[in-house]
Amino acid sequence: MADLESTTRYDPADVEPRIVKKWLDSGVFHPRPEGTPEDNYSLAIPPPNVTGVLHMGHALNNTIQDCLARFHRMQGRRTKWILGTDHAGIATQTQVERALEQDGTSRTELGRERFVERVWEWRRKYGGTIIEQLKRLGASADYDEERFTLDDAYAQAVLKVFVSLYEKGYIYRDRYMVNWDPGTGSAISDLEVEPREVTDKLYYIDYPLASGTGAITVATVRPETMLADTAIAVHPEDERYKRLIGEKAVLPLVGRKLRIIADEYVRPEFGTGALKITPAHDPNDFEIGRRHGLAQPQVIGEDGRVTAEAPERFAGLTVAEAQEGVVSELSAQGLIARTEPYTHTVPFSHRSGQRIEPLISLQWFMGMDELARPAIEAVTSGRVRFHPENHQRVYLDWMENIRPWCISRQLWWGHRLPVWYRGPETYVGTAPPRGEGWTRDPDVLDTWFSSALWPFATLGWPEETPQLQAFYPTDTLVTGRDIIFLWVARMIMMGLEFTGREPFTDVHITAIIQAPDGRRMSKSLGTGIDPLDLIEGGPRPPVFAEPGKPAGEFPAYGADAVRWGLLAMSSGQDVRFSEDKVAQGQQLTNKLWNAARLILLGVDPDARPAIAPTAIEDRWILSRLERVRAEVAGRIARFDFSHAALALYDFIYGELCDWYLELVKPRLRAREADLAPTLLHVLTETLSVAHPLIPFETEEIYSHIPGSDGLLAARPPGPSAPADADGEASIARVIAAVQAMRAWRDTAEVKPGTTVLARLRASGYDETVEHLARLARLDLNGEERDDRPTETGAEGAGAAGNGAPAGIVATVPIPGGVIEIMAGGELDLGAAARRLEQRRAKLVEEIERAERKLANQGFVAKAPAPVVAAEREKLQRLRAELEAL
RNA sequence: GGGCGGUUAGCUCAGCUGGUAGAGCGCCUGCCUUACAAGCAGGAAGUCGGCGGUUCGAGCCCGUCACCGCCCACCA
Repeated sequence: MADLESTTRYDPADVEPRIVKKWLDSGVFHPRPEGTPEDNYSLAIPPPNVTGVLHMGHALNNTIQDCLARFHRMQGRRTKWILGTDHAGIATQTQVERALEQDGTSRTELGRERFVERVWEWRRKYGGTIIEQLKRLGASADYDEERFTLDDAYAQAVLKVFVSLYEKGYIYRDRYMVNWDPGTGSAISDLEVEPREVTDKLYYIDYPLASGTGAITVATVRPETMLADTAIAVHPEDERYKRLIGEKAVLPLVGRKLRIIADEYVRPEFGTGALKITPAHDPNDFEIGRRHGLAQPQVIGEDGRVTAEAPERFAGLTVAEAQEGVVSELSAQGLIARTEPYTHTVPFSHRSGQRIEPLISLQWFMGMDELARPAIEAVTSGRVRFHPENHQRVYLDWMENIRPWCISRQLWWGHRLPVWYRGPETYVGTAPPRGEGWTRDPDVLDTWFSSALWPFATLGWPEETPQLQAFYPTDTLVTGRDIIFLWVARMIMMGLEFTGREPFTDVHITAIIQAPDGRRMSKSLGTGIDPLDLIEGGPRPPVFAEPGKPAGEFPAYGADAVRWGLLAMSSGQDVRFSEDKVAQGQQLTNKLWNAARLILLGVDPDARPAIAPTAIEDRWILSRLERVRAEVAGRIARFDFSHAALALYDFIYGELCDWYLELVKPRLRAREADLAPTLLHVLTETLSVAHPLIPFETEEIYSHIPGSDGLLAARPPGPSAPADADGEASIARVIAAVQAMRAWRDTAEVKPGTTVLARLRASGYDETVEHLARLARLDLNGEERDDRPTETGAEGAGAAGNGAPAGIVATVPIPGGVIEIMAGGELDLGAAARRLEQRRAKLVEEIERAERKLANQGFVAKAPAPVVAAEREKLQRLRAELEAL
């Protein structure tokens, strides 16, 4: 435990590692698999890539999940946060291949078996990094049951799902147009391509008509694909070409006769209105080709080179070389009518960054229509809710237009398809087929196929494990909007298909944290931060430097500060990273630390927390505590974490420290025994409210509370005090009065140390005069007080002011009346007078505004009565105050 | 080409069902007041992106335009 006496600053580096250990040793994060999913609370982490490292997105996402987990755990619910990592097929394989390259070897040199073994080694070496980082962040996940998407049990679940969907006919093998990524040498799904804007050259090429009566001109950005053309299409209503429909053109360089066909897809206004059709190398042409029963000659192979189906002189060339050759031959023959630059969006591989080569390939697909239907219903019925809810529409739009999913990947790292071939036979099963001569399909499944089973496969499905029974379905999913389709949608579909239940009820889509300059946070752009550098101190990238200053290093803010800062900044859907917020979080932790020191070093060690108010300020803080407790709980329930963080901050600073602790200081110094229980109760419950957001420090302080035992992380909220409107109003009054007096003192240039002779002429301060005098440094003693209730406090006080003795040099308005400042001491009367004049001018201005408003017939007639009444009352009050001055 | 979000103080962001604009940081002034100087007290600072409309009254509702960001999309 930290020594409170000497530690005047909260030191996360001392506290946090110790507290992590305490939590892990205690087993609080590892619930017994008992009870029902309805009573329990569970959530599944979006599994990070096994070899990944924590980035800012993870930090925010996991802080939010932890906040939820801790909140519900502290409500007494058995809470399980399912933890694990994803094998991340392409990402991991690429990483290991790069390392092999360094060693002067390669995947193909090693062969499949040895390569996969190397990846496992890699995983053993680096797979623990991100898990350790999560601990460092304070994530209260179930580390005792860490899962991996390639665990044996998990793999069995994947195979079972595959076989089941195959048997239902949803999974099938087909030759179909796919997104071929020449970079990874694999097909990838539609969701793994990203469109980029590219300026290509648009070639206008003449195809001579077979009749010899001229030519038809087509436009293309990829002339090399013409070698695989099988038709020319025009719009059926296009007057220019109508007469040519059914005729033939001659494919230059190849000599093949191409039918001129009519298809509504063609846009007459684009290019020449005539479109060359290459079914094997363009997704649209593929569809058109199918409609018209065209052949699909393939001139570009999976190796990115021209195939033998092209004229011999092109075979073996790369795509770029082929393009060059085709263009030069065409221009030699005078067949290129013209060219023009053309900017359009083109698919690139999200992984390798290479331009996608659309081609026809024999792959495994999954038909999604049947699975999508119930998944749509799950959301439209409200059984699964998105927060913020506008994401629901995006989800539904995608689901309603869902297309087949290409699930096979030409990789080695992943779940190998449970498919075997023998001649024309195909066998699909969770166990290998009997008999000789079977060869297994070399492909593996898209990583997202296994991720889709995450919420239930991690709990032991298909076995009816106690974990599954206790924690599935989960409650909340917290993730980014970039994987709503890739992951969220597929989990809902798979969950419904295989468990009959939605895998979660609430989906919280977190904000995306951008670099301070508005760009995406990314390591390669230099716009990313390692959250650990923020927690423990580390290099500050230049983008995060203050303008004109060297970047230097981040101070060691500590995990709590980083957590609080991330929560506080994550209000909108895109938020710029603000180091200030983290610094604010650090200030909060420091403030709370010192408040705890003040309290704990000031109370009797035998005292115990209890609701036992003896003074008005006790009633006030107890009432305010209940408010913040409800506020924070409500915000968390609505996934509004930034306001939860700010509400906590406002309470600790604006109420607990600035006022309550200042109000009770004299009693604390006097070691008033009656004070301690309430003080300890307030501190303990403040820790309790704060714990889901800033768990480390609150846990540490809790261990110093007299009589505390066990962990704060597992402690249900303590007793509540009833709301106390009178107490709140009374202290609110004295706060306003103190602030008014301080402001007056400052502008009247009263020296901070001096006590000012004054007279209180206001009602409502019976219980707080002492506070008022002390905090505003007033000497009210020896003066008779006029705190008789009057019709309206201000008017009464104003009237009293009229007959005031000559010694009054200023009148400071406060709620319920005024404070009269008496001559004497070291008052600078000139400054006081200036202050008075300022106030008077302000009052006149405000009175005019109110008068104007009330003179407006429209306002008086049409505005709601209470609004008008309030305005009248305000006018009266202002006039009275002016008069008093 | 569709759709979503944003534009509020120098910076990053709040502003609930429309009723005289808020926070943190920064800035200015004053304080080493025995919890905290990484602190405390006080203060200055905004034509709420532009234009039009509805309303007694608009940061908030409607229309329109302008930028910025994101998502979806098979137009050669």
